[in-house]
Amino acid sequence: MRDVAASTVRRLSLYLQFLDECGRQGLGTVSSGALAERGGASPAQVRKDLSFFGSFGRRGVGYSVPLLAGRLREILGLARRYRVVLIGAGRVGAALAAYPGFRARGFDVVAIYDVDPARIGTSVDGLVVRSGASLEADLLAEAADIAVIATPAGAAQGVADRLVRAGVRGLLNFAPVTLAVGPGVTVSEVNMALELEALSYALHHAQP
Amino acid sequence: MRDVAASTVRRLSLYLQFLDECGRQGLGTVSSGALAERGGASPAQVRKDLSFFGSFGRRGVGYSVPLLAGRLREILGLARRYRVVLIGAGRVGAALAAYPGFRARGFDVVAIYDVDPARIGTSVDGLVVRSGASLEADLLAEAADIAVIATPAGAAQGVADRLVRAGVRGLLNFAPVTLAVGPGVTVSEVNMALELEALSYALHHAQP
DNA sequence: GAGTGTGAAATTGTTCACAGCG
DNA sequence: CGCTGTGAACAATTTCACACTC
Repeated sequence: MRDVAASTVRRLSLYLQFLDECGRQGLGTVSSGALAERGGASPAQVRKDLSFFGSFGRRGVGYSVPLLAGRLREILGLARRYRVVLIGAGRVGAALAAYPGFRARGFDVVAIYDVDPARIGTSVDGLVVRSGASLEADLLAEAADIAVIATPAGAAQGVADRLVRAGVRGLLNFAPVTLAVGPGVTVSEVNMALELEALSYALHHAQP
Repeated sequence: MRDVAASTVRRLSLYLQFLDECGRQGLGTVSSGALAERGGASPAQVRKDLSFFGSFGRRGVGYSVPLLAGRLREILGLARRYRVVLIGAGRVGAALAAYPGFRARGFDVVAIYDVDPARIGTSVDGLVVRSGASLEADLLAEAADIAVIATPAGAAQGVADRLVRAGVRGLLNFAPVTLAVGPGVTVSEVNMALELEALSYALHHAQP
């Protein structure tokens, strides 16, 4: 399968969020126009995004909500569960450990790590904080699919390197640095400073 | 000034993050190549991004770290402080209230709101949680530049509408829905589900 | 008729290559 | 001589328009 633009994958996720909502409301079908409104796209773009993976709609009618939702889950790789390790048990790490959205979406947080002796051994949302030193050994015993990095900026790249070397292929980075990883590894960056500065830029350049 | 791509603004923020680091390390100048590595771009793109706003570099030498950092701050609208209100004092809201990065970057959280009577009146990181009902009156008395939305998905759009009507022009949305707002209002979306699903997609489609 | 599927056109964003300056 | 600044080539993405199907 040819590779798809990151922006397309983003929109597929948005379509799925909307479809789940439609499903809860009992709607049987949706049109590309309805999906477009929610996915921040044009109807044509919705159709193009979907047609890339096949023909799921019925002309004159639209898309079956449960059918398309199922197909999108499959495309997005959500038909399975993922093992997630959390690196950093500070403010951000603790908040993430308590976040119910992970489990709800198929991502199981199986361990949480820190290097601060004051935190190691304490319990965070039902998980005992482990020492960062045992990371490699633990991953060797039981592999993880994804690591969430919630360390200070200075430690993030080093941790990322260790994780990749230990076989983790997906990183979700909350540290305010851009991680460099080799091929075959995917990084999603959640950089709040960036989002704030995008707002700042927009407000600053808006006509008053 | 012509309008700049969102991706360009993103990169400008990354350049600034890197420049601040260089400044702390006492470096006097950086080349477009060094900036590129950090901003996830090519040297040519760095130069193009910057040249859009003027000529800040010296040929044969590079860019002065403090000079370029100052200019980027100005371009990004970071030469002032912003008043921020936080909507939702649940898990995410509380974590955000405690996040020191806001203040450090010029964003002052001046109020936090919730609709749950059990939370109203309690203190979150030095701020007393106010009733959502008083939002409009409060904003009339003292305007805010930016609102951070950390409500459940179902409440987010309604809150956004009220905020925009009350004059807020920048929204940072943590609720897992895409907000629709009129022109003149900017929204930054932090949608963790999207990031997770981007990882899921990448892992699912990686060649094993 | 309503709404999908899709090549072709338009637009947008990125890379190249080199002139020009310190 | 190294590195910036920039128009021109290139690539990717989005929009358009319309045939086609239910």
